Amino acid sequence: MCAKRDPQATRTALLTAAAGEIYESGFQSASMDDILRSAGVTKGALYHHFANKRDLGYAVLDEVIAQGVYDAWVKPLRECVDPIDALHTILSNAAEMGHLELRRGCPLNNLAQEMAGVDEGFQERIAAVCSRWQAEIAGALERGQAGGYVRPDLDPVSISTFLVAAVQGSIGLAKSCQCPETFERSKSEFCRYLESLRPVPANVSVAN
Amino acid sequence: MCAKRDPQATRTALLTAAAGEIYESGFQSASMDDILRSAGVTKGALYHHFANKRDLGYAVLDEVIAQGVYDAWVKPLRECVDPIDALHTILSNAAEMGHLELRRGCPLNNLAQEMAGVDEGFQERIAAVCSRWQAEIAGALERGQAGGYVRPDLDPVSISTFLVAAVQGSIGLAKSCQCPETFERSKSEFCRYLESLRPVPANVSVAN
DNA sequence: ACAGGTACATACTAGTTGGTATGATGAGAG
DNA sequence: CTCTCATCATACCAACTAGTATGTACCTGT
Repeated sequence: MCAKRDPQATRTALLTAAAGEIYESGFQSASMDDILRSAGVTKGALYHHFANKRDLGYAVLDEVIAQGVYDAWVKPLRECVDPIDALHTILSNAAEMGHLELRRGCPLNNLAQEMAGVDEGFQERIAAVCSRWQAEIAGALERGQAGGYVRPDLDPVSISTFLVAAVQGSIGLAKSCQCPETFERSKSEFCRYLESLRPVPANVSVAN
Repeated sequence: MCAKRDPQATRTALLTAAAGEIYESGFQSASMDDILRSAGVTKGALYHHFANKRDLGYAVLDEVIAQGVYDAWVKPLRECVDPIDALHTILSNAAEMGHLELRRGCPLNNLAQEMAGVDEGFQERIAAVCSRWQAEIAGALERGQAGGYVRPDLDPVSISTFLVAAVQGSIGLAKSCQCPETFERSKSEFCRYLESLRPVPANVSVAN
């Protein structure tokens, strides 16, 4: 699978195998032996690179999952002009999860719901990823307000928090029900909510 | 803890102990021995009442968790007049989760995210609870539309799906961040969204 | 009183868990 | 060429896992 003496490749193989096993079974139920088998390395190699299971989990969260969140949810927002358009696009991309992803849900949310209340190290890392995610959305919304793409009377921070919650919830509910229609229904109302964040035309007055 | 020969009390003790352990550690990581110790019964008693760990988990879901969802989220909707008012109230009640609940999140969502993709029996039961929950909200919204409390041009089913997702997501995000402020922010925007479901006054025209 | 089934209690097991102790092998420095 | 350290490989272990085998006490119908 990898060259005989390539510590970085070994580490990467371990990380991806661990990420896969954790995604499949959860952290606590992920078996070190299964990870070893899946990565094709031995126990000595694993415990040379990681002190224990917890550290391996931290590394998966920091280096694999956080990166995935960043690529899928944060990066598209950084250079967008209209944040609401960007959010629509991001949401549609998320909707193209295959059945596998529908079954297993969001790697971050899985780990968060399992470990946030159990282990402080996980909790801090998860909170860091979530708060960065929220902050990026809030920033994009602020820029959108400045550019006239977002209603200026709304609080970007509250919106960003609700958006992250709604996204996690929508994916989680689709996983709970194991049906794509649930996600589609949630998404359609989600989109309607997103549209409500746009500024209203000048000739129309609106309450609240 | 309970009378010597009271099978129903023994079963209940097992169920509540199991629910507690599952809530604390997750299903797969919950130890049968810990449940036994917590319930104050022996292994023989447990395996007399439940065939195996999975069956015990099913019973916890069916009899403890589903009941909790029903009491907290479904029942208040059944006899309400204005469903949006009712949803506001329900949400505020949920906000009064103590720190313990904030740390451990929603029992249903915890189990759902852990087990829905792993075990079909859990998945079916979880889906049943969720779909009933959604159906009750959708029903309340329809009655609200008939009574003029809810905008008639919206789809109650999509709204109910999104609402369940947003609730689960909000609680889950608060658990991820372990801070009440996150839930409050999410809730404030949630409430704003709820208000947008009310019919608009007749003298104002609105796009979309 | 007695039979029989319900409702447990105790002791045990086979398998798995994360983790370790020790040894081997390779690559780079001097 | 050799010394040394990073990088592994193998064998092992104590603790824990869900589950079982077996025995017993109690309650109920007859």
